[in-house]
Amino acid sequence: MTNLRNPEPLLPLTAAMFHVLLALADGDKHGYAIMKEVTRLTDGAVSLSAGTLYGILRRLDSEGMVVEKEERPAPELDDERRRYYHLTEFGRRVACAEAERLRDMLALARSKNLLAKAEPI
Amino acid sequence: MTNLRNPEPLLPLTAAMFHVLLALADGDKHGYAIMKEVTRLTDGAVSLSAGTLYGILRRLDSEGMVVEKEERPAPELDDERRRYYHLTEFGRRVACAEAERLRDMLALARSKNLLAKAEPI
DNA sequence: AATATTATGTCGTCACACGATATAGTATGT
DNA sequence: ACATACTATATCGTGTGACGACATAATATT
Repeated sequence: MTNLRNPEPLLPLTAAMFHVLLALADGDKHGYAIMKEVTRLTDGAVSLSAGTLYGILRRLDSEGMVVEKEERPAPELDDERRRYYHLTEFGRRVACAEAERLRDMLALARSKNLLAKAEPI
Repeated sequence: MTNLRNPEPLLPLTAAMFHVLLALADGDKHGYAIMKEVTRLTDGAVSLSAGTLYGILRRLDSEGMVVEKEERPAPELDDERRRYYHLTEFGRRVACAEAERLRDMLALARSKNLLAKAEPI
């Protein structure tokens, strides 16, 4: 029973929000680690400011797309200041829907000759 | 001498703005025709409201991405209420840069297994 | 001991999307 | 001829979100 809620009303996601969801897609992370991951993934092209990041995390949490985890790593690996976030199943479906939207937008852009054809992967 | 200005500071574009640029990419159109084109291209998934559209057109114009055309079609085809807009060379480069950004975001989403692999085109 | 980095947070401002509302010309149907 | 729908542009208010600035403090490095 995980498919009750419809992601559509939440779309389109802002670029910043989508980057945060992407950063959480392959594992839980704390805020600062999300910042670094976004910078790394985009080769420095996108750097979320603290104001942007924590505002987004609060909203993602209130929308049920992420949850804060209570479990802490082993004490010797932990930093008690950290707050860890987890992408929910719903959050993942929202991210998927947004990715599909991006795919469709890109197809439109290609149909208008704004971009070279996609090379097969 | 057309490559002086850098599109990067204008990115990311909002979804609504990008849709307007896409609608103008293959020919000049007036506001209402842009609305219809966006609705058509997205199969009704995106419908710009008047407030959104005309606000965007004003900003695109002030940023030099579109210009209002003075030339009118033949009188028998014209509607004097219409205001026609043309995508500038700079506007096209901004749209291209945004399309490249979308392409890169999509690649990231795929690398995180949020989407099935791209099928060759 | 001093400095840089890690880590989270708030606040104010500006930009934007969007619905509501307004105005009016054009086309269609009866 | 009249009514109705559609075409066409425009503005305003509200709410949301991005972002830089600022703040605080613990941890790591030199």
